[in-house]
Amino acid sequence: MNASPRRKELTRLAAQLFVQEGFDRTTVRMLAQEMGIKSGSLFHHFKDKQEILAAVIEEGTQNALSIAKAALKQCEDDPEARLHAMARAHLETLFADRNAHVVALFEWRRLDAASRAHLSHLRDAYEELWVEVIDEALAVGLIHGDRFFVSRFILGALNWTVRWHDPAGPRTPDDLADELVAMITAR
Amino acid sequence: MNASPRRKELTRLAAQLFVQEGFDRTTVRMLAQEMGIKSGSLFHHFKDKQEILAAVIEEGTQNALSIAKAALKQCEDDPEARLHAMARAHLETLFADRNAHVVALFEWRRLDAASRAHLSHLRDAYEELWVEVIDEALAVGLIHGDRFFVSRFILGALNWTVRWHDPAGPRTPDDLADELVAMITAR
DNA sequence: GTCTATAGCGGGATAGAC
DNA sequence: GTCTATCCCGCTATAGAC
Repeated sequence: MNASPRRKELTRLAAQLFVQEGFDRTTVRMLAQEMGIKSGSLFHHFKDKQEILAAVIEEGTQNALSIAKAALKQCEDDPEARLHAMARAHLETLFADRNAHVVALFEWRRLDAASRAHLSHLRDAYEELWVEVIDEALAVGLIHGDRFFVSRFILGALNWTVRWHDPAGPRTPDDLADELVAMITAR
Repeated sequence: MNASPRRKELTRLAAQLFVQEGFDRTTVRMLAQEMGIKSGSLFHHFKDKQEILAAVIEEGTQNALSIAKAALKQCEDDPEARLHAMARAHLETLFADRNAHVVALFEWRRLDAASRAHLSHLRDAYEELWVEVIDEALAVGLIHGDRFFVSRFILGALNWTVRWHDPAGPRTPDDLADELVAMITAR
């Protein structure tokens, strides 16, 4: 895919609007205004509105994947630290780095079939990271349960923070990760 | 508010479409077709599309509230049973009873300010039930952590099941509740 | 309570000049 | 790469007959 710096910048701005308004309610005119151009010019960079969504979701998932991998490199041998690192990395891509990952999670269903097919391997790679970390935690008895249920419950708990957590408030992603890990780890 | 049986029936059908397509992508024409009438006739029952959404969300939350209350009555003195009953009731209103509660959770942001103000007390009453049950579980050491974080994480884990769980599959709401409670309870 | 007909608007997308 | 101008469509909502 095309990845000019200009397109990257436009993608970043689109992500912001998609989070604020939702994909369906974001018009190409709103996007254009935010980008400082007219709506017609938008279609020089993107074939249609769908392609903007696909670009945002690709960016958001790619980003989450590389940040999570970097975080895991810092703690290769401690299952609890790795679980915490994944949770913190996930929350950071939702709140700090911001926006594109939220779109990837909450607007996935708005992708057309072709884009979904193209991006699902990326999403699967990210979820695979999670399952590995959870398997390690299960293996040492840090947590227990079925690997798929546990990973889905944890991801659900984390994803839903978007609906209630205020990133401008006093609590950091690190704090939230602490709370979550404390809730599920055996003691 | 008006609550004729006809309106109730139409509300039920609207909920189904809102879950399948999302509120924004559901047109009044789709709603009308599903209801077996023409789109113009719809506005005899509802003032506008917003009012349909508000009706669905009120119905969904009201329903979740009464089912949860009934479930809690069956087990007044056992904190673990009560936690499990709340989780199961929540999942049942999402999957079995069906649809309107999903809309309440996932389309809340699409409500206009007036409807939000009118319905928030209902939503708060439901969440208050959760906080009570969680407080009881915390008090006896069944789970631990901050009451608000714990309740939000649990609700997040449960709400997100809508995105991955297949209600036609072998697992029941009761099974999912088992898995969730097992994950978070101390042993 | 439902119909037909349609007003009125705002959406996505295109064409061609600069 | 951006502009202006505009097409065409589908959406919400209304009016008035039955």
